[in-house]
Amino acid sequence: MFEQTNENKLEEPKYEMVKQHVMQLLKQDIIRFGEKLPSEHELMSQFNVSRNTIRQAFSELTSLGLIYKEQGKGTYSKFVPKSRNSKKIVAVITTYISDYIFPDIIFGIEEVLSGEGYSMLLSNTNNNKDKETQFLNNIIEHDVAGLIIEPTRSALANINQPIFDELIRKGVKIVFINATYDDVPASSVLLDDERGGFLAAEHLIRLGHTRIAGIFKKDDIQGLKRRKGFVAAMKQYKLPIEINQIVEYETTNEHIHPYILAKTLLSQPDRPTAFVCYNDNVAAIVVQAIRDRGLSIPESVAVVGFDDSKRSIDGSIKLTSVIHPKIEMGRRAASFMIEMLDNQLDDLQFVYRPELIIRESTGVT
Amino acid sequence: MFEQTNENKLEEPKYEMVKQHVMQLLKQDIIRFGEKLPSEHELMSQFNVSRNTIRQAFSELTSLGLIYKEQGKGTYSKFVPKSRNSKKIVAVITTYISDYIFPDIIFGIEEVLSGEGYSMLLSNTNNNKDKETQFLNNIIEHDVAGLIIEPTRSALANINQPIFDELIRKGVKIVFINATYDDVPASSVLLDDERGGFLAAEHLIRLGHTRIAGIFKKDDIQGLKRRKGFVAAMKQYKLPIEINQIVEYETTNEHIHPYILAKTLLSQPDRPTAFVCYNDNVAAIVVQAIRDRGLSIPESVAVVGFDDSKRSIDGSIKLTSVIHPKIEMGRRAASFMIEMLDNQLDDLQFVYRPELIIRESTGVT
DNA sequence: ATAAATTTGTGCGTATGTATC
DNA sequence: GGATACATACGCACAAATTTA
Repeated sequence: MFEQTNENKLEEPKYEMVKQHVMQLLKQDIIRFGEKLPSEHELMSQFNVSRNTIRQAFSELTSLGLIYKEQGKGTYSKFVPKSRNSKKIVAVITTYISDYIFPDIIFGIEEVLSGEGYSMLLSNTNNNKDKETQFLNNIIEHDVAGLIIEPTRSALANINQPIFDELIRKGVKIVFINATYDDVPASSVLLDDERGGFLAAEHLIRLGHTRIAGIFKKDDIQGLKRRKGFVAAMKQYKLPIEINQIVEYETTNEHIHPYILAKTLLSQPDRPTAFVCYNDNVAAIVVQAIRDRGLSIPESVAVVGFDDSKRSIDGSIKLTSVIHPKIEMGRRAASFMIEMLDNQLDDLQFVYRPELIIRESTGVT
Repeated sequence: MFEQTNENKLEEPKYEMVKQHVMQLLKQDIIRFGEKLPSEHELMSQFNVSRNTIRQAFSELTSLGLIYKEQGKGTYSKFVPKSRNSKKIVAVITTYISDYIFPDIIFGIEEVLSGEGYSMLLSNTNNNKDKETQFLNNIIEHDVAGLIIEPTRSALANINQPIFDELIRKGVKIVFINATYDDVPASSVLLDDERGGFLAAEHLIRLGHTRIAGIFKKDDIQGLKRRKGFVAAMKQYKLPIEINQIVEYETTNEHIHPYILAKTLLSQPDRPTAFVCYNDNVAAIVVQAIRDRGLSIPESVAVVGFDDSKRSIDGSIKLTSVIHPKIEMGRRAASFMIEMLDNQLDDLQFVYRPELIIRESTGVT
């Protein structure tokens, strides 16, 4: 007799009930690894169902890998190696790996991750959005727990949004560093780039400079914000901003462009007496352009870099620069990741307040 | 009636026959992705078995992920994403990540790996064998395709041999860089450290030095070999080796030890007029010790480093150094890995022949 | 738009085979 | 050998979703 009408079981089939019951027993450690489950017969009478029903429940539990059966002996709880460990990978993608501030950032990340038993799946985009796409697609296959990512050319449209959506849907935690994609909800660890740009400009203004040029990167958010801070400082100190004092470049032809821009600015009749640069790389290029023009630093032209990278103290002249927290930012991004994974959080935010370090390139020797 | 006696079916149950039959249909593309399978009823009459038997076959095929069923519609062949991609990870472990020659090595590795669609699982040991153990254990869980590893403190006993055995048993390809563990059969990409040590010493001998000190690392094979090359040069040029001219340190207290060793050597009555150093880091420390002693470089004391790292040109004096192929070595190690994975090879070897680059620290300005 | 047919889903009962203790 | 437990197999009934007439 089929008693579907009898009780108010709107949804759950009987074998599902049995299955859930057994899963509870396993979950609550009432039946531990290797211990025997009740026999099919026992469960038949306990639940007052047919043997087939029990068998269907067991069958599904078997293919889930929770139990195994031995003919003639019984059915047993299976040893599952501690909470699938293969998820203990955090993917990390940055613009570069071996250059500039990135070894430090990665060092900070690795330190925290490996301390927590996680491994780091690392790649770099080299400012190429296709490489970003490729890596993001890769990690979808790889069952990672989290992703720490520095968006590539973040001021452009985020072509990878669908991939981020899928990652989020899969429960992969995401932490942005240096910049964010606005259309992706995630945690972030940022530097206050706007304030950095402001500090750089303000420093030069206070030194008495009035014709200050800015060279910024156009295709990422950091560039836009540093530019914005630069403009804010000019306004606050009531300095006019001639339109041609601010120039921008994109990452195609990265090494050529800022040099040409600097050269052009320097050949104007009212040439700038100071440069605020997007980063130390650009600053080094500007330094070269100034020297190639036969001008001295800092006497004729002052230069401020950004990021306080090794490059700012490597060259023949030590660069005044805005301090980027590098290792500390890496550590914090990784700590955020751990916290998100442990406590199922999704929206942690931190913004570092930058400071300026003053060196030879703005006149302090 | 149960007709087990009827035919000579010694092993295979009926549902298994049905299952195999359907798997054939799928394998031979007779039923393609998304196409409908025969209904349970059709198969019942075709195989002359009960519906439950068909259902059991289908049930197993479902949990294998080969088919899916839709109530009221039918059973369909499922699209399986081509050949599980999750193995496309190569683990990489080096002494450091963000320092010294390692960003370059890692850059070279990443370049090749990502070009081949592989991702890089990266960690560093920081000269700590326990960290090596931890990482190796980690990657066993992570189903990686290969491992590129710089052995840590390779002159000591390889406590991780059992883990390497397990990795090899699992088919994980291994490439050693910079040094090998003799008890682990694998490919390797090395530098001829012995020749490097020889070149360094020979250079100083040809400059006329006769009292040449060597400071080497004791706990890794590179150190032993560089020392050996140093000794070989002394012998070839028939210079006596006073026992106290060669000193060794271990990586505990890495930054303190070589300094003290150098100071001690410099306070001898017949102090050395030249140093061959294990690497550029040690060389930089020796430079400091010489200066702290009030001696000039290269006039009073000459110094040769090893690895041609950034440090050799960063400091106040540019170091003569033995060239390490860094990026190139990284690329080759990764290429070996790809080749091993593609062609199932296991024993590729390459040894770079080092050259010396001469700079200020041995008298050329 | 409805009814009928088809197909899978859930469930019961029964019988026999085979491995373990 | 006997009891127990899982494995295989058949038959039947009704439910639910989908397609078709």
